[in-house]
Amino acid sequence: MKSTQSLASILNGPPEEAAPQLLGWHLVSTVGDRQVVVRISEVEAYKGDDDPASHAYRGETVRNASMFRRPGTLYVYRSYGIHNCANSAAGPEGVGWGILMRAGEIVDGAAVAAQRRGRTDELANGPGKLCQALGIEIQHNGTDLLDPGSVIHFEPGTPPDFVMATPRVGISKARDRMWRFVTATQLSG
DNA sequence: AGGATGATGGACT
DNA sequence: GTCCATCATCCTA
Repeated sequence: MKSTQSLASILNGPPEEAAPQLLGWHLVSTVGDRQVVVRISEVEAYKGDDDPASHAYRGETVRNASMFRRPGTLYVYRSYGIHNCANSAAGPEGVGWGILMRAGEIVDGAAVAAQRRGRTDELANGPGKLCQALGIEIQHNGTDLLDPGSVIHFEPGTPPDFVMATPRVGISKARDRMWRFVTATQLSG
């Protein structure tokens, strides 16, 4: 797979085009000096003011500000008061575009992930579970995912065999957009 | 296997 | 007060 620099140019594009190209990349966490690596297997695109389902639909707020920062900026938000969900900002700085990372396959650090999750299965097959496995908290909001020195960052991984597009999950608006992208292994898993 | 539900807090009308 | 970019558990089969 290509370099982090090439990912930077991918993420500079519109999220519905960048999101499928994020599949297969590794998301590396060294939170708490314990490494967990996940291969991204499910993502969703959210396109700011074009997209009623997006947190950025009504413009920039304190909460969603990270979506308006440079592409590759981590946007973490609390979901249903319980879970955290992680996005990468996409598009040029100033547009509220982003890519929600919904699921991944554990590549390294399964024991740490299992400890954080409190179980040995279903470690990262959902947005809340992914964040819990990687130790991603609200305090990590704004992290530069393209900086190899960040506690949470992207690294080249293994490209997916193929990619399937489906409607997005857990939203009530703009359900017609085929902006959820999953890999082959995610379908069978 | 699959549907219903409670937990729980912030953002928004 | 209502709506969530969710998840684990508790049902019915």
